[in-house]
Amino acid sequence: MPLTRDQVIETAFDILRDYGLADLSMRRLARDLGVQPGALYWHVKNKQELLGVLSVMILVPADSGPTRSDAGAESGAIAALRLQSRAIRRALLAVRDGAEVVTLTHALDPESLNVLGRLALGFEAAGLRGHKAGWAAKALVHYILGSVTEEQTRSGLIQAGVLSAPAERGDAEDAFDFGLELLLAGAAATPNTPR
Amino acid sequence: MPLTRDQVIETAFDILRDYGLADLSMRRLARDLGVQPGALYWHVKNKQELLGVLSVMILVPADSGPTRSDAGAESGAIAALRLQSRAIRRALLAVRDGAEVVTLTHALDPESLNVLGRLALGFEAAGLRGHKAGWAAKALVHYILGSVTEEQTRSGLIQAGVLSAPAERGDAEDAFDFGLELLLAGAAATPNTPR
DNA sequence: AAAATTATTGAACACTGTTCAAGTATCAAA
DNA sequence: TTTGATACTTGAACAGTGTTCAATAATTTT
Repeated sequence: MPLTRDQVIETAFDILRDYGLADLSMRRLARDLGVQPGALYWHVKNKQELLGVLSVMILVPADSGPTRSDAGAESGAIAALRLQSRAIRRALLAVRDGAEVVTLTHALDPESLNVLGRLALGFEAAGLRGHKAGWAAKALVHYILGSVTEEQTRSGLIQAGVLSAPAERGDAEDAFDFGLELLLAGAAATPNTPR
Repeated sequence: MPLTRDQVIETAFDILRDYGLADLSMRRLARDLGVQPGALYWHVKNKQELLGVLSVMILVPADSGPTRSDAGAESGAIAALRLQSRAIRRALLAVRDGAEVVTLTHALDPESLNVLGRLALGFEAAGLRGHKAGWAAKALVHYILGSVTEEQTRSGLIQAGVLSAPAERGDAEDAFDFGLELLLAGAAATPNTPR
């Protein structure tokens, strides 16, 4: 039976999860599928599109976030943002180079990951009006992606033997949570001047 | 006269500033210097080292930051951090793909850019003790680099014709400043519990 | 002038993403 | 069942990438 788009995507995801972005070349992908590289381009526009699909898959575990109906007390909104952010971090960490892949996709097409839009809703629920909710969401996304990218790059370098001293366990999480609190505290403290 | 390390670096910087990271290949660099690619490797260990040097150069205009002697009132410390952050953004924006290059270098060797260390001093001056100053500095760096990378990627895509709608002028700066205030307000609001 | 050091060449290695004419299967209508 | 169209795959090439290294040239030191 012929190759399937789903097979291409599934196999690409497996390579990424287990071996990382550096190993996810179109040739390696074709080899794993027992096929010539050119065949992939019938099922997928190009590598960027493939990475876009993988980005969505990576974020699926964090993809049951707050909707507009969750607009309750502001403190609840902040708490929801905190949980959402941690869920996103966990989802990124579950796939090797997950943060880098999502960052790549986000850079070329920020709209395609609806995580951002949802975070903006969260900040609106927290009382930020106008552009401010969107700006806050962007800030949070930059922080999360930067943070987790560094975390994953670090462990990648350690495993590759170029770096030692794997930092204390849980330290990365503490650092992440602290930065997250900074942002959320800032949002909570921002005066809700309308418009 | 023979090629000089400084010539290599200078020419690399020119290509980066004027044409961007995609055009800064070792072959293009060699061509511009009227030399074979292999010759570069006598003056420079590899491309990564070159990018490291360029990163430092990019950040030079923002490199006269606060020293420990600036520890005054906390509000002054926050103000200094605000100025520093804006100076870093300006320095990054002055070179095409500046943020991306610095991010690359920062990922593989965070210590090599002393911008980070200085920001941590700033947060200490603002009253954050223990790990917290360092964590706050890391959060700020991730925010700045993510923000400016997006800004530069966006204008790169627009110039390449793949994207239109150049966003309103000054909008990017407003967004940046807002996220910055979020972080700084969070730091100012964080209780200075010792240790 | 001879020896030693410094610097460059030219060619190759092992890759990368992407395109495309040509060929082979697979399925639908006659 | 044969013809015709559509769906897919191959094989080869294009145009690059960073990096290495023996041989060679240029320069400086003895």
